[in-house]
Formats: sequence, C-alpha cells, structure tokens
Amino acid sequence: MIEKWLPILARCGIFEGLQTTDILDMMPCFQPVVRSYAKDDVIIRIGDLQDNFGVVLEGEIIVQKEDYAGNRLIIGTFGPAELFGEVAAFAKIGYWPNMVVANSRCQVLFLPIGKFTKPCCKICNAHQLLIENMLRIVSRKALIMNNRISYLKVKSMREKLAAFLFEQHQMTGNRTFMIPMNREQLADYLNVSRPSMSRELGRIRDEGVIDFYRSSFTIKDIEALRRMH
Amino acid sequence: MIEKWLPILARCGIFEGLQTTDILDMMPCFQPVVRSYAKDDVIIRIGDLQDNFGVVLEGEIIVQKEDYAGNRLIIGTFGPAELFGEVAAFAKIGYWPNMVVANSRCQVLFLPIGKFTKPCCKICNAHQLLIENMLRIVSRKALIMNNRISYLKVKSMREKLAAFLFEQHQMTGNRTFMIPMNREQLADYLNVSRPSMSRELGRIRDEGVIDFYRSSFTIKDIEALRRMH
DNA sequence: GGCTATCTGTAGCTATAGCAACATAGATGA
DNA sequence: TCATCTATGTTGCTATAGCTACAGATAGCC
Repeated sequence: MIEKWLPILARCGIFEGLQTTDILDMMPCFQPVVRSYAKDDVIIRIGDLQDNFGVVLEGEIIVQKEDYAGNRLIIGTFGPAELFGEVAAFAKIGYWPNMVVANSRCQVLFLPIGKFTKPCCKICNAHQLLIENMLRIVSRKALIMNNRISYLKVKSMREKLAAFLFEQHQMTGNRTFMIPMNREQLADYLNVSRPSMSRELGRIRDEGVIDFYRSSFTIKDIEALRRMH
Repeated sequence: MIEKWLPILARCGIFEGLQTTDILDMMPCFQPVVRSYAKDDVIIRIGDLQDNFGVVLEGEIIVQKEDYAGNRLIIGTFGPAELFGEVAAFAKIGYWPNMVVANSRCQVLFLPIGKFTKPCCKICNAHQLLIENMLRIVSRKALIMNNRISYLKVKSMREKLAAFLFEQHQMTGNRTFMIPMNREQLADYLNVSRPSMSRELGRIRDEGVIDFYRSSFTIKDIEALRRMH
C-alpha cells in the first residue's frame, strides 16, 4: 500500500539523500497511516492532540487560522510531497496550533515523531540524516514565516499587493503569471478584505502598472511596482 | 576566556543534556568568537553574509525589520543564554534576513554552523544531542513566529492589546506585571502607531478593564480582557 | 536645585480600508 | 439552452487608526 506512494515520498525533503529501498525498509518502523479526505473536509482542528505530522500524497491542503467571527488567515497551501504540522510536532507542544482543511480531494500520510528522535529502525545510519533533513526543513519553514511577517507588517494594502505581485514575478521569472489563489483566498492570505483589495487592484491597473484577468496577472511597469514596496 | 561564560552557556538550550566539562571540551572545535557592543550598535545588517549564529552572553539584543521610511517591526528581544540567527543559519540561505541591534551594552558569542552538521569534535556522542536540541529550538521559534502571525492577523488594535496583555498575564501568572518594553517598542511590536495605541490603552482603562503606569500593568477585569480577543 | 532628555498622554485632522449591498460575468449542470 | 451558482468587480458609508503637534511628567545629570 505504501509502495504506491514511494515516488512521492522520494521527492519529500525528509528523505533527501536516501534510496527508495531505504525509505521502504524504514516504513514499518514509522507505522504510517494514510487517510483520505474530500474537498473542504476539516483534517485537523486547532487543539487536536498531536504526536505526528502530515505528508501530502495527493491533492492540496490549506493550513489556516480562523477566529470566532469567521475571519480567516491562510498560513500556507501544501501539495504532494510537502509536509505540514512538523514544526509544532518537533516543538513538542502536544497539540495542533493551526487548522488544516482539504482544498481538494486528497490523501495524507501521517508519521509519528516518536521514531525520529528515538532511533529503532533497521537502517540506523539513516536516522542521523533524517534529523538533519528535518532541521533544514523546519528552519526553512520558520524563515518563510519570518518573511510572511514582512507582508503582514506592511501597513498599506498597496504595499502588500506590490510585494506579493513582485514576489510572484520573481518566482516565475515571468511578467505574466497565474497566481495559485482566487480573490477570496488572496485577500485571506494578505489579511485584507476582498472588496478593498479589488478596489486597490483596480487603482494600480488604472495607473498602468499592472493588468489582470481573474488569476492571470501581467506586470506592465516593473519599476513602478518595485517602488511601491 | 570562554570559561568565564560557561554558566551562561550551560543554561543555553543547545547544550541541554550536556555537562559543563563537555561544553568546555567541544568549544575549541567551534572556534567561537566573542564580540562586545554598546547600546544601539548595529550588530547585524540585513543581507550580511551568514555562516554562524549568535548566543547572547550579557545584555539584550533586538531582532527587527525596518523599511526605508524608518518603520520598525520588532521580531523579538533576546537576553543571556538566548540564541538569535540560528533559524536563518540552518535554513542555509547564506545571509542574515533581519537586522540585529544592541538594546544595551552587551556581549555576544558567535558559533559557526559548519561544525554542527559535520561532526569533528572530541565528544562525538554529543553531536547527535546538539542537532536534536537545535531541532527543538528552531521548531519552538518557528512556533513563536506562528503565534506572532496571530497577533498581526488581528485587525483591531483593541484585540492586539487584549491578546498581548492576556498573554503577559498568563506568562507571569500575575494580575500585575511589568512589560519588558516601553511604549514605542510595544507599538513597534504590535505594529501600530504609538499615539493610537496610547489612545486605545486609555479607553480600555476608562472602561475599568485595566490599569497601568508606565511599564506596569494591572488587569482589573480578566473576563472582559479575555472577551476582547 | 535646575537643566535637559526622554517618555508618555492628548487632540484634531485625514486617509485608508472594512463592510454591506448590489451588479456583472463566467462556469456548471440539468 | 436555460437556470443557477460562484467568482469578481463596484459603490457609498463609516469606523478605525495613522500622523503631526504639543503638553505634561519623569528621570538622569551637572
């Protein structure tokens, strides 16, 4: 059953430097669990007890915060071979600090962290490597959050949008690109209201700096966009 | 010279589970550097090349972001035995992503990360422990940032203040406590303007929920404060 | 004691963005 | 093809918080 997902697992950062045969060999030690979810299923609720973390095998999940009033902040979206919950798991606080929902039909593998810090698997040399990989992964994710704070720090919506669009431009290396979110999600990502965001996007377009249609954006004046943030 | 700081290092999370003699033994391998700074000295500029991280030995440092207009966001303040820069160091991006300044006269120890991932020191058993400690530390810090995002997410200043004061109350376990920042710094921490914050603090006080004088705060109505966030 | 720095509180004005409500246009499905 | 639903754009009103400027209070220093 796990064999089916080996190609995905091999692309996963925690197993970097390992052979697929090694991964397969150590799997029984981890006693992994695979679960399936439908779109919009709640995978994890805030406060759920945690002794494991997730690996997305198929589909996409959203990690988010939500307050009593229903305001949502998207922490991130994760697809095949990406991890979630590993930060809280290794901080060992014992419960999930964020909500996780399915953004599409998806399959998720859960790995308990007990076996990571207490080596017991057949390939013990690999143990050291697993921890070093995990240290790198967690650090990277912490850094993404650090950058994320930069977004949220910015006061004006114009700056948030400029920073976001400029980053998308740099990531894709293209002046025209598709963003991986709809308006509602982008607003939740930048932590602003959708109508206000649409209004500001319109203004920036009217100034001739960008153009857009739905999820497709084109930067017409890169310098102006850079000056905005 | 390093001997002088052993009591501080022993309290440091990376050496948890090690004897002070072990710490002393492995120090030559790390080729540590100790530097002194005066208040307000810039310790690290954004973009400085990074192959190490810092341990505060004495005094206090501030990790912050600053934009061209001089707006500042305080990421955190760190005192004796606390680390800074280890997240970026182990994410291996090669440069410092935040600015670090001295909040008082201070002494800082810098440890290169090369020796962490490539064991070579005399006490090699300890190597494994160092990495596991570091994984826990980095995860915790990532989690603090995750919580920090919760603060910044909140739209209204009232909610930010309520969340902050409530957390201070829970941390100290006391209804009266001193906050470790002045008004200007608190405003930069919550990412709001100082006058607006003073105004809102005054309102909350007028409602009989809190009382304060300078850095000393007293919560008079815990339930009301809890309801605010 | 008196001087100066810095910190904190206050007030008025204004710009920004939230919100609700509605309009339009794709997309989906019977 | 039509009907429905969802995503997106638009508008007006309003509340919030930013900003500047100033005033009072405190602390440090000579």
